[in-house]
Formats: sequence, structure tokens, C-alpha cells
Amino acid sequence: MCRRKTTKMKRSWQEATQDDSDLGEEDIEDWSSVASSILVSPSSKNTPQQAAFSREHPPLESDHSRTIVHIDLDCFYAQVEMIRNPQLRAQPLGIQQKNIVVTCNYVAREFGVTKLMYIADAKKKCPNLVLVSGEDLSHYRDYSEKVTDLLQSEFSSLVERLGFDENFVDVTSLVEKTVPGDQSLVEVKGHTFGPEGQVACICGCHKRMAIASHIASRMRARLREAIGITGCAGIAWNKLLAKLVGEKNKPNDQTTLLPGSEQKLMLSLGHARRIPGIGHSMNKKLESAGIVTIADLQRASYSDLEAVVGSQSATSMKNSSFGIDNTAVTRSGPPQSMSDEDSFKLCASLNDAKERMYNLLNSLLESCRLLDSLPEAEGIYAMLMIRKRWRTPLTIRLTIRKHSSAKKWLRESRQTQIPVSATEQIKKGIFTVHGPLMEVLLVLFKKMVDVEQSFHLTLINVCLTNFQAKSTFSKSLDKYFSKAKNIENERKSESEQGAADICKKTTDDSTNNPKVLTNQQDSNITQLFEKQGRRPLQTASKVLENKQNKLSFFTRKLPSDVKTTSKSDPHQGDGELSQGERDKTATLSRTRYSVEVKNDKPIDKPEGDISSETGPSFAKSDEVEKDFLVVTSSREQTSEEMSSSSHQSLEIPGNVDVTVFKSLPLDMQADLLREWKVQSTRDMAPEIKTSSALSSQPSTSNRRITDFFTRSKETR
DNA sequence: ATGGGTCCT
DNA sequence: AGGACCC
Repeated sequence: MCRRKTTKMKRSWQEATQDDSDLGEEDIEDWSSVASSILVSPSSKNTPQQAAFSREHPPLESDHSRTIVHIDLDCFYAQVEMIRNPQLRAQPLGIQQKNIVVTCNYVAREFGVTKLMYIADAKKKCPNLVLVSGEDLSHYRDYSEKVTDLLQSEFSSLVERLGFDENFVDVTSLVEKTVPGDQSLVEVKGHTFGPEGQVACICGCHKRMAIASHIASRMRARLREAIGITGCAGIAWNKLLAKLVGEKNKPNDQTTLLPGSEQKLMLSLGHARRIPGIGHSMNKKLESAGIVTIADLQRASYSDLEAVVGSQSATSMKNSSFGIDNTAVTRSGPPQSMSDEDSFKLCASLNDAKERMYNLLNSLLESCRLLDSLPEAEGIYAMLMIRKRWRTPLTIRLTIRKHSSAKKWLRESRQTQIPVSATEQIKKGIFTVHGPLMEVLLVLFKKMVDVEQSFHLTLINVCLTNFQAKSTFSKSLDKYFSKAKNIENERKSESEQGAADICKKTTDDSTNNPKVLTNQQDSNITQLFEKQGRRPLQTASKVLENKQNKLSFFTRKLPSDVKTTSKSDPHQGDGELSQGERDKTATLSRTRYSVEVKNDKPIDKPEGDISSETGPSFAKSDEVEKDFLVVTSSREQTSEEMSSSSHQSLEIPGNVDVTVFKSLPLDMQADLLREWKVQSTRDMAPEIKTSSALSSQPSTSNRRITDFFTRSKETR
């Protein structure tokens, strides 16, 4: 079934490509034929005509060229609390926010406690329920970042966060570079969804899914070893299917979608609302058109659907209903905003509001302060010095919710620029700017609330956003990036050729897609000058415990990428360009992967029983992995490269790659040298308290820093 | 519902 | 500034 197109589809494809003048207006009414044809996409396809076609119409083919793993952590908040206090593991645990249990552990679930249950109801079901307040999300954010960081640094640079407890990982290139050394590893690990013994798809996707299932298993094992957290994985060829199939075996398990079973998976969901992206309002529109189930959605004519929800939604919903999803896994960068909010029954006086705003603001600024001071706690590492104070918010937003019988959920907001005086202070690392910020918050407040009249608020939210790089090198960076773009373009062609050889695809001409501009994301220079996201409130020692994770979690997307990367075009990022990026990132992550396998010891063994499919085989899994993960074109560091820095100028730390260093703009080099000079004299001083805390894992830190610098070799 | 987030219009 | 979506 996977093998060929139906005659009908073939014909419409040919018509479409031969005469693209009437492509634009042609509707595909017979969607049932799509449903019944599971089609292989030779993923190198896109002639300009075909590209034009696919922009106007939903893809008619199932694209198996990518391999995606979706990781969904089990009852995340509850798990974090159980890690923090292992005694809770044996007890029914609920995480409480205000009046509700937002989530609970599986012990509590056996009593019938569920998510979003009122406290009173939960207590009725389970009188011994232990409740832990989950209103402060700092710890959850912290563990969430650790998870993303691990996946990103050990498996693929393409990791997309969804909330705190979900991550999509594009493992396409890891899979492509993996040659099974053992026939048994071609079998899917863990559960499968769909019947065995299907006709093999000629694109080799079944094998890729099988390899990915082993990678997913490895991911889950690493999450347990390193962080002590469990979760589910879904493995498929796009984000939609990976996410949906992962839910089929919960908790702490994994499910691989077998090619050809996507229709069964989609129909198994029943209601159209189960499709991610179809929310409350879309669902209402659909219901008004008599579309309730996913089968209804599949059957609905495109023109009817378009009339109800618009053409863009119609296209993506149609695609989704058949399990087709071409959206790329987009690397999540550091947070775009930081907010703190409080909800309550009643806030009716200005003083009360002021106090609440102050508390929220104070909490935000304290987070900023800890975040900013972190690099100093790290001690001697140059990268961290550069990264210091890299992000500063330019705008502040106040959101309130007024009590009203009609629209209880309605929020109002006003935002304004943060006073430049405060911005300047923050840039200097001074966070005692409560005064000026309270003044602007008060102005915003009075824009929404007439304080002369009586009022009744039920929520206040303060949000810092519109982060700006605090660079003193911005001119140099611009110069560097314009150069980097050219480098990227050259590299892209090479890797496309390489990918073509591996995948037996034909490469097309490399058009000047705007996506090229975002390819610099992977430049280690970009990452090097990445900005930090929010850090939770923590003690200094806590911060040190986590430093390893902080380092690479925040080495992602620049804010400018957010603007240049369009998610609205589902076809962007799916062509050869992203293939180029994939190729490169694979090499990077594989290099790091092998280092991890060799050097890493479990950092934090989880408490309690960890018996699971992966549990007992930890010791063995490294060996398995070595046989299994054989990379065809990975470029390992030569010993010369490794030691090259050691005989360089004394002013450059030994863990810094000189070649990379020299590629930096001159003034940046100068600034770095100055930083290092300052640091090395500081190191001589007796007051290094952090060094003992660091000494528990010094090699790890060194390695990470080295990775940082060695990365850009791959891009040159 | 809660306490966050994302992007688009 | 609000609205949609996600968890």
C-alpha cells in the first residue's frame, strides 16, 4: 500500500505538474482517495511546479522522509516533587494550585484522582492524598530545561519544546547516519501501533522507525539516568503522529507508528478536537458545520471546510485528519517572555493591587538577578563570561482579569517600554529597579482600571518581554553573520549532495530560500552569543548543581530567528535546505553523543524502584549503542585538534579552540582576551569558593566548553 | 479551573 | 491588544 500511488492520484499529480496555470483554483474534493492511499514521497521531489502545487493544495503524499520522536514526561509536576522528596513516591500525591489538583502521581490515580479535579473531590476519592503546592513553577521550569538540554545536547540540535513537559526531537539525521550492526536492532523496540507484516514501504521508513525506536529508548534511559525522570515516547515520521502515537502506552513507555497505520491511528482518536491545533473555537465552528469526528473531517469537502474555517485552517485540518503534517521541528530558543501571575477571589483596592504587583515584579526581578549572576558562579569559563547579561527585557506588560459574570476568562492587558534608565541598570546587572517599574505598572493599571470607582479583579500578571541582546559586540556580530551566511550557502550544497547519496534522492537547484538566513542558527557563533532565558529562584549551590544543563540549554535560537522563521508556511523547512541543516546537526550531535557514552556517569540516580524495560540494561546499553550507532560520515576530532590549543598563547585558556577563536571578529577577540586576563588573575586569588563545588565534575564542564568551540569547525 | 507559554492578526 | 493555540 505504501508502495505506489493510486492511479487516480497519479493522474492528478501529472495534471497538476503539467499545467500549473489552473492549479491554484482546483479543489481536491475526493479526499477519501487520499485516505485510502498511503503514498511514498520521494522526498527530493519539488520541481518549481510541484512546489507551487503543494503551496496551493494540501500535500497528497505521505512524507516519510523525516523521523520524529515526541517525548512526553509522565505527570510532570508530580514527578518533580517526588524527585525533590522521594518519600512522596509511595504516597498518593496531588499537585495543588489554588483550589484544584492540577496533576497527580499514579498512586493517586489508582484512587480515582485525576488532573484538574477540585481539591474537595480529590480528597473525597482519596482521603490520604498528600498535597504539594505547585503554584511556584520554578522547579518545574528547571527540570523542564534539563530535559530539553539533555535531548538537545545528546541526540539532536532540533528540539522543540511544547509546554514544560513535552519535546519534539527531529532525529532524521541521527537515524540516517546509523547503520545497524545487528539484525536484531532492526526490530522495533517497545510497542508498535498498527499490524505487523505490512508491505514494506520502498522509502525504507520502516527501518528508520525501528532505528528511531532504539534511539527513543535510549533517550528515555538517559532521562532516567541523568535526571531521574520518566516519560513516554512516540515515534513517527511527523510531529502530529509522533505525539498522538506516544499516548498509546502510558506511562513510562514508548510506541512506534508503523507506516501504513496512520489512518487507523487518526480514526482511533474519534473526536476532531483531539487533533492538536483544533481548539475550542475551531471546534465550535466545525460543529456548526456538522463536523464532529475525525472521520467527518476527512469526509468534509474542502470547499465546505474552507467556507467555515478559512483556507489555511482548512488545509492544515484536512492534512491533520489524515495524519499528514509537514511542519518542521523548530528549535525552541530561550524564552521569549517571563511572566508571573497570581489569581485570587478578590482584589478591590489600589493598595492591594500595588502589593500584588510588587510581589510579582519582585519575583521576576529576582529571577533575572539569579540568572544574570549565574556565570560568575561558574568561575573561570570564558563562554559564560561572554554570555553574561546577554538578554534584557525592553517591554513590560500588565494583564488583569476583571470579575464579570459574563466573560470570566477575559483578560485585558497594557504594555509599555521599560524606562531606559531601568534598562541601563539591568544591562549593568543591577536589578533593584522596582521603583521605576512599579511606576510604569501603576500607569498601565490605571489605563485599565478606574481607581476612583470600585473594582473587582481576579488576576494580575506581570510579564517582561521583547528581550534584547545586551551585546557590546553587535557591530562585529553583524559583520560576522553576513559572512556566515555565505559560508552556510556553500556548506548547504555539499551536504545536499551528501544527503542525496545517502538517501538516493535527487537534489534540486538550491534556490535562495529565506530559510537560509535562519540556518545560521547552527553556527556555533550564534550559539556562543546566545542569550539566557529565565532562571528560577535558587540558592547558589543549587545553581551550581545545575550548571551543566544551563550551559547548553541556552545555546539556541537568537531572537532574530523568531522573526525570520515562519511557521505559517508549513512547507518551509521541509525541503533540501533543512536537509542541509539536518546533515550538519547530525554530525554535531553524533560527535557529542559518542562523548557522552564514553564519559558520562549517571549524575543523579533516581530513588526508589526503577525497574522498567530500560532499567536493568543501563550498563549494557552503552555497548549496544556502540555496535548500533555507527556513523558513516562523522568527523571526529583529531588529536592534533584536541591539543592544538595547549601550545598557544598563554592568554588563551586551554579549553578554547584557537581556530574558532581566530575566526571571531578582532574586537571580540580583544574583549575575550581581556575577560580571560581578568579571570585568570581572579583565579589566582584565594577567594575561589566555587571551585570546590565545581571540582566534582570538572571534566564535564571543560568538555562542554570545548564542545562549544569545536562546533564551528563543522560549519566551516 | 492554574500558571504558565507560543505565535498570529 | 487581543485572540487563538499548547501544556
